[in-house]
Amino acid sequence: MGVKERKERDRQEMKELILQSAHQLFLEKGFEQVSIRNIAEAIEYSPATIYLYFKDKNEIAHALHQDGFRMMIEHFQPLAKFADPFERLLEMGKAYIQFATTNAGVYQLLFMRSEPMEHVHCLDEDWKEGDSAFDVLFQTVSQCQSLGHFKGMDSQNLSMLIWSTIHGICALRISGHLAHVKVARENQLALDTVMTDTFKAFEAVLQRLKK
Amino acid sequence: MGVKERKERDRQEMKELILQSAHQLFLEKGFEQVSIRNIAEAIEYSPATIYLYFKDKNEIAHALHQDGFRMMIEHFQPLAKFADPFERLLEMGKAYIQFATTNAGVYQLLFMRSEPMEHVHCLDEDWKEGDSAFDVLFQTVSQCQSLGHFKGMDSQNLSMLIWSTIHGICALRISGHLAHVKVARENQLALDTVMTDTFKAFEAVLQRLKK
DNA sequence: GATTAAAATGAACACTGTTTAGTAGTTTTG
DNA sequence: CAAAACTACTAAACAGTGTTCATTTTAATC
Repeated sequence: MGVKERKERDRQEMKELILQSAHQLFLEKGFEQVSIRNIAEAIEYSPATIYLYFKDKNEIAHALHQDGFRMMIEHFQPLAKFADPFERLLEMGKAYIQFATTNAGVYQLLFMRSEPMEHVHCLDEDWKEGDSAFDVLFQTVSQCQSLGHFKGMDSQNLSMLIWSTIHGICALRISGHLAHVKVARENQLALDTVMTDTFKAFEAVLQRLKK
Repeated sequence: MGVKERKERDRQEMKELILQSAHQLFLEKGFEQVSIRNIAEAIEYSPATIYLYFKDKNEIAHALHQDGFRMMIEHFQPLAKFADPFERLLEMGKAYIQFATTNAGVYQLLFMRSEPMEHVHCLDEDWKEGDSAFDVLFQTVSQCQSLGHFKGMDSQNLSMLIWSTIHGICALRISGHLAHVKVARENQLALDTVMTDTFKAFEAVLQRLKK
């Protein structure tokens, strides 16, 4: 009586098929620019069929979140080789920016799409992987603190701030808003200097704050 | 024969009326959630009428950019009282975050809406005010450098980096993505400490980089 | 008042996300 | 095996979107 099992398997395969097509289309055109009908056409099914497997377009996005976070975590894997947490933190910044700019579609899906205000309940399920990704940063920051750095700061707040900072650089780049400011068009920041520049930028301010 | 003049005046008034209604609606519901029909209804005209005054929805957005930037510049006005450029820079950060969070609709319109890729030509016209706003930051940064700080850094790159950093904090807050990370929900960063915390955060990293 | 020009619109087009009613096909049951 | 039950699927529709266009209403000129 393996019928039920096979049906369940078929169902999962169909879900996977939809997600694969959606993923590819999102990469090509961006989330908002891809319609349910586009996805349906790609898999050669009726649009209504998709709603038998996903509640709405949002649920597709959330399903792909997991993929996106897995991609990021994987992209951060090589950083493990940096034994010094400080060096690792610096390299994480670079890696983050590199990932965001070369996978703009994924990055937008993860962090630049304004959620419909109603769906703030989807936290624990969809952001498991997200929390894992955040943990990679958090662990590194904590390790830095164990070595006596970032004294007197809350590790979690600090991690959030670092994330926000790097996100800002990525978000402005991806959304193309840097291109508007005349200055930005002429001064393209190079990836390999942006992190160090960022840190350097606050040098004088910091010295001031210490007093 | 002041007829032509009056007609031109009426035309400008109509444009203003549309922009006012659009502005208010955008504040209430956000750019994407407001339709041309909504705007038309608000001013009690047919939707088609709006297209006699604006080429498309994008043109309305761009017209409102100017307003938004003016609001920002005005919001930064009180900062002039800080004679010390460093102190001013710090206060600018706070003021920026405060503006973005209390005028989320405006801020989204200005910096968080991904432009249709075709319209990158609208640079010089619509971003005059934007460049002015950026200049406020740039001037302050330059003044800091005149006092001998931020040595050896390009003023423009530096200004862009500072902007990106603060934008990141605002963008994640507004888009609600901070709410996803478990940590963020429990640790709400207070506005009056976020700037100093940000600067402090890089302290240890900086000391490392100096060597 | 008739003519001409401008301003406003109703209705349509081609989309969008989503729902529903109904049709095939498969499985289970009598 | 035939009937009932269940499944997978879809055509069609709904309500909405940005946008266009032929047509009508309004205003200015002669």
